[in-house]
Amino acid sequence: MSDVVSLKVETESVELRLLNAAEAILESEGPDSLSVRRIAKAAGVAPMGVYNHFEGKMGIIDALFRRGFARLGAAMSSLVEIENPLEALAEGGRRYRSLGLAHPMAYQLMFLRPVPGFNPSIESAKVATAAFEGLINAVRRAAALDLLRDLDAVVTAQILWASYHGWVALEICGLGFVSDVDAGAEALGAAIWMGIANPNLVINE
Amino acid sequence: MSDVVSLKVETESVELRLLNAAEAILESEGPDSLSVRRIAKAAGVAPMGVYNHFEGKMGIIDALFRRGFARLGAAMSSLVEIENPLEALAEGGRRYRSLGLAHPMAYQLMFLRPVPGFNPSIESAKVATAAFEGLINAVRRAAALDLLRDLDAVVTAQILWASYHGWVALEICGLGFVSDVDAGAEALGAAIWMGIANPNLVINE
DNA sequence: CAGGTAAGTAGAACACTGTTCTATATATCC
DNA sequence: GGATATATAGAACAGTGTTCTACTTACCTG
Repeated sequence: MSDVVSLKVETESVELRLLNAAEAILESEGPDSLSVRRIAKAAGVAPMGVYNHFEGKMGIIDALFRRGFARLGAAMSSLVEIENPLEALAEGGRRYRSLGLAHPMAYQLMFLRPVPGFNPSIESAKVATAAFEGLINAVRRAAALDLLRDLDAVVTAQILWASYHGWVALEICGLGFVSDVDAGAEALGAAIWMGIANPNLVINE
Repeated sequence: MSDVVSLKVETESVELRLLNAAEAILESEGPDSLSVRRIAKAAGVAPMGVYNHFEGKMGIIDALFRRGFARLGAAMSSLVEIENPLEALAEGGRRYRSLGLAHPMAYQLMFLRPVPGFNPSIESAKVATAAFEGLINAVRRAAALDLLRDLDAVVTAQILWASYHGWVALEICGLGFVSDVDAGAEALGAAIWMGIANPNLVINE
């Protein structure tokens, strides 16, 4: 039987080819270029392939959405390897921003609603929420050492996320009026840290 | 000559009808429903009217974009009527959020990318930037009284904006994991204030 | 006033879009 | 082998933004 090559492997390859083609188009040309025919042509199949494997355009967008959040989740979950909780939090912010800047188109797809009619599936929404577990965990570690203001860890994590998200989104869209965005991002990080840190710790500084 | 009704007035009315129709559709059905034919039909004219008066779909989207920022600009510029600079800054954040929540679809059009191919015109980008003059002014007032950390006023204003923008955008898109978003927004405001305030002032509290 | 020009108007045509339909091919099972 | 399910390519369909066409209206000039 070793001479028989199952075409099921090839079937999986079509799905992967479509998804990789879509990702390449997204990264190089932006979400506006993600048409069914464009993706299918780049993958070397007929447009119906998108329907056979992803149930349509929204299905393949959903898969790209999940890829983006999986990437973010990996960056956040590895914060646990950083022993110092303060450093882990600061690194969380830095990683969030650098990921966004490294993948601006994926960032838009994840957060800025660029594809009309697209709503994440329930599965994808779970992946998206899970992506922040690492950050929430880092917040909890810092809180356990009394390093933070007396706020719910989930609220603190969302404040961190919202602030960086806002900054990165403005940055990616070219909005804003500061001249040095890198220095601005540092200042934002410092301000947020001042805002969530245990006031007694700040006083002792 | 008072009996002669110039049809130029009627011409302006077509443009206004189109724009008002577009705004109504945006607010009630969202940006995905802003098709040229949909807008024209709602305004009672042929689709070519969008091209005659706005040079096409992107032109009328541009006009909606400007309306949104004009509304925001008015809310920010009236902060000058609030004598206490601290109260003005806090009110700026509250107004930003309440405007976003009152006009979620306009907010998306202004800050997310819901319309494929749309980029603000140079004129609109100016209106957008000018919308924050009131906020920057309020920051400058507080800084002049030594109430803020030693940061450039423009950077401080963008930190404020980015933080609230991030929070409101997540809120509007239904993203996030806190259960009480109102309390979360208050906590965000408090954290940001701690982050931008003059440390000596915070110590004295 | 008549003629010329510019701009607005409605409706039709065009290329592109997401989706569905049709016919065929392939894989699997009995 | 036949039956069934699924994948495949290509075509058809309705909706999209845009352009084209023909006509109308407003304005200006001689």
